[in-house]
Amino acid sequence: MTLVTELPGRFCSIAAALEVVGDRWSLLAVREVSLGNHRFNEILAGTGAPRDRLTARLKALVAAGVLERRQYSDAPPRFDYHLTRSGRDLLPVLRSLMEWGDRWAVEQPPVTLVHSSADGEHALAPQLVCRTCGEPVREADVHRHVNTPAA
Amino acid sequence: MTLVTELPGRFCSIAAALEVVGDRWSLLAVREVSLGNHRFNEILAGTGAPRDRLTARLKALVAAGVLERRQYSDAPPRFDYHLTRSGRDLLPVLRSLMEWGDRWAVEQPPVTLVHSSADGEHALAPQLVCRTCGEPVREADVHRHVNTPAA
DNA sequence: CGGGGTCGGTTCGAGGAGCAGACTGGTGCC
DNA sequence: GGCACCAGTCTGCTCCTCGAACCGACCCCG
Repeated sequence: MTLVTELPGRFCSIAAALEVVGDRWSLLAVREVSLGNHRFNEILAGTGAPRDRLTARLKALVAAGVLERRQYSDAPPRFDYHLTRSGRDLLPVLRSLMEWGDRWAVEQPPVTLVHSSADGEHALAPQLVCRTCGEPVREADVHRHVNTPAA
Repeated sequence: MTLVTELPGRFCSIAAALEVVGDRWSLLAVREVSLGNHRFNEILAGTGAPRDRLTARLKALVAAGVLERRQYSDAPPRFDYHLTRSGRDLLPVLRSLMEWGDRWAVEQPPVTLVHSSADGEHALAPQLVCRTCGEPVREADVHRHVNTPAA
């Protein structure tokens, strides 16, 4: 894990997160794996990254514990990539990015998310609520509290 | 707006979003502005970016409609930066990144979010629900539907 | 008036990262 | 033997990024 205190700028877990997944290809690689494309060439085609860049990013993501590299063939030795718990926890990040991109970066959403609930299938209409009080979260009601460490 | 069809890899609004805010400093700049640091030197100090990089990113973010550059002084001419609607819509992305970073990229969360609701103040415990059916969203219940454009 | 500081950048040279594409080595298939 | 597949590695080039110096317009202070 990167020592966050060594990062430039504000001490902040957003910066720490971006240190892991903040480059051009990492999140796209995670997206591909989450879509079921586990093999190198599949991820390569899905992201469009240069081969050596993808190699480097996958290596870094494995080192960071976001992906897991599994051997799926003995001869020749072949490996594929799977999400770890940490990698699955990135899905909300991908979803919020997709939501923003749908609204602000493309003309028409290329993919819509469908929610299968007891009510049947319908478009996913994501809304953030607070588990503690049950109310929808409004930006204005959220405040930051800085934890000054004992050090 | 970038023509997403020109991007390498899968046609996807995550990639389109990353084209706008997917570089090393953009999201940190948006974070700083959202924290009330509107001036160049404040953003510079908060992010730790090199000056010329910050200049370039701010210019790109203004061009992309994420930030707005306002003149706050005539003589000498001075400008500061504010979030547009699009920029404010990035706050959920920042929040999800922070949440992930808190759990997976730092040892101890440097900042906690506090939710002020009718129940009083408590730690924000964000949970995604579907506005349509009212149920909490589980990963397994979300599916992708690809919109094949008429073209 | 001169000197120093603030602000929001721009310019510079060096170095590293990113790129496309060719290449590799191990294997299976015919 | 000949070819294709897979998962990378290597190569040579470009371009981006960096820290630091510089800039011009303005302010305040004496």
